[in-house]
Amino acid sequence: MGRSLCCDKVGIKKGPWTPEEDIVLVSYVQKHGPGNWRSVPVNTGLMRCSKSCRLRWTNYLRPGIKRGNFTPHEEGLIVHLQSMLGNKWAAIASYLPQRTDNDIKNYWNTHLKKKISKNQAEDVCHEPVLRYCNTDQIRNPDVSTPPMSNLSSTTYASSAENISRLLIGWTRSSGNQVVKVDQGSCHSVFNQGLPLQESSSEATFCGALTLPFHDDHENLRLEAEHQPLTVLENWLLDEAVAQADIPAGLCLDGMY
DNA sequence: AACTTGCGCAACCGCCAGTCG
DNA sequence: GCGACTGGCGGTTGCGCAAGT
Repeated sequence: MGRSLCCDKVGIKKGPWTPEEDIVLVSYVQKHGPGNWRSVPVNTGLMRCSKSCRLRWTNYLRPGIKRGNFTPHEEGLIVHLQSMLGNKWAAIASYLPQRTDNDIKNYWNTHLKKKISKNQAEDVCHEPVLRYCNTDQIRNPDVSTPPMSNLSSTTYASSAENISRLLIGWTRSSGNQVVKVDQGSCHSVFNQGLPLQESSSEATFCGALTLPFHDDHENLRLEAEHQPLTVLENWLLDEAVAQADIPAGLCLDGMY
């Protein structure tokens, strides 16, 4: 008889994560850093197993995750790496730091596998999709990051309206203040129990996200092109933008 | 309009390796 | 050395949604 799995324990919640759970997890990781996942459910009260918390963080909430369509370059890179490494998704993901191994695995299984088998059937003499000489070239391709506007913002498990209600309700019912910052073209920020940090150039909200203060929106858009956001970050940013009546597509500094 | 099918993807499952007492 | 435990990984499942009939 094997030992029971952590997720088999009574009272452990399964299924899609709610925005409140995400906020709790993000706040905790921001405060304590990723790792020691066993302590996360204990210290946060989340009714999730440690494994589920880790997975949610690494595959979804971790800062810098790029979502949405894969570029032709990324696609070629995955094909090339898969042919060299096999189904070592974590290893492949290390060459695409903005993508998770889960995303790459899903993309391979749903798109590339079919595409490749089709191509092989049609023409076995095709040129390789990409030819890289070494890992440095793979890690530093001369391909620009696609603009933020191309990224999907609809991948959250719940609707934006529900998230909005839940998060705002959670914020206020927790007794924390909603802070509005008036500075230049500035932003509303939510303070979720962790100290709101403000400086002359930026404000941090939810203890996790940092909005830079800017006078011109063009610069923000330019920065945004190089700062992919998690879906939660995108939503929080949208919320801040909606409240402050400034254009969408701003950038957030990474957590670390 | 109602139903079916296929797709995309978040999340789960089970195994393995590493660590620690 | 051994067992318990944790984190990481790859395979798989199941749900929601869009497209097709």
